[in-house]
Amino acid sequence: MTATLYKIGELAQKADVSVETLRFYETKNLLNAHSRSSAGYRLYSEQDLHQLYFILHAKKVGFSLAEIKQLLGVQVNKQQYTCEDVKHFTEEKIAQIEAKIDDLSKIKLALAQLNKACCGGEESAMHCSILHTLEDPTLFQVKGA
Amino acid sequence: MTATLYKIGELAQKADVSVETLRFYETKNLLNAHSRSSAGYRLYSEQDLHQLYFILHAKKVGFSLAEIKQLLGVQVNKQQYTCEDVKHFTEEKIAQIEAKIDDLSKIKLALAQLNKACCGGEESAMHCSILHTLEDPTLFQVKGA
DNA sequence: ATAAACCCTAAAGTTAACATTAGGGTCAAT
DNA sequence: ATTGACCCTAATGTTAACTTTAGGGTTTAT
Ligand SMILES: [Zn+2]
Ligand SMILES: [Zn+2]
Ligand SMILES: [Zn+2]
Ligand SMILES: [Zn+2]
Repeated sequence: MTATLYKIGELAQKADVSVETLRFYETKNLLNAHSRSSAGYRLYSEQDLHQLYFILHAKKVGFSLAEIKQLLGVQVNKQQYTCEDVKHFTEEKIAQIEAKIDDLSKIKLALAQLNKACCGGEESAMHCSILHTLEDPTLFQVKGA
Repeated sequence: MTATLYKIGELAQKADVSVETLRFYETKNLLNAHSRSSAGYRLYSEQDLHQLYFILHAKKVGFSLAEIKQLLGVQVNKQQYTCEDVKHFTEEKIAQIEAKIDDLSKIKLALAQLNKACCGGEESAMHCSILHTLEDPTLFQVKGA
């Protein structure tokens, strides 16, 4: 069976990004088209689509394009790395992810506590505990305060 | 007792931000000095300090400056808003954070599975299972699709 | 065969949240 | 009275991740 190839507009629609974004990713060497048509049109493979999903997803969880490039690009220079290197790299990334989850969980907890204390009623927010708490210097202890 | 007023450098140090940040917040109408000295120096009041804390706290829990400006608007004329308004705002933020945590967990799982399959040895990564797996398009099916 | 829809490159513009630079007053102390 | 720390404005620079613009080929359908 012949592999299906998508033109840039088709890929863009499938992944819900703009064609400009796709061309931009190419300049950043994040996603190269599988091939080009005789007219020079970019032709993307199914695998390219999956790689695009990975990029978008990693982005969504807070990885920068530079980090994603690292994540994706290890296999390009296989000879220069050992399994030890590779494993170490993924372990670092996992640790980073855990740290991010931690941060977000704390923020979520803080917001949830604020939210819980608010009556949510239809009267004026004059007494709103969220607003009061946010201006309290002691609650969240900003670094050097 | 006379109210204490801080010069911009003092306020900056108290809240651990740069003076440039404070002047920047002024241009964004997020934090205006209580008054100016005869020489034109910004003079901040204790209440200004509280508002700065408010800004920094909100920022720390993931609000953008634009969102904070909205929140400040609410805080400044609390009479015009209800607790319901405020609660909605934080509930939306909490939902956003939860979605991010969810996505991060998925990526972490994917990476952990890769990591587990790598031997971690000192030889070239030519045979590395992580790299081989990275080439597998099905792995990238992290997102929808 | 022509118009709409789609593709190309290169370059400049945009947004957020500041930081830096340039050129110059102000204030406390030596 | 001069140094050094601190303040001012206005303008420009920074980084990330795109978007827009300009000018011009290609495909497809009528
Ligand atoms: Zn209430
Ligand atoms: Zn409330
Ligand atoms: Zn190995
Ligand atoms: Zn390996």
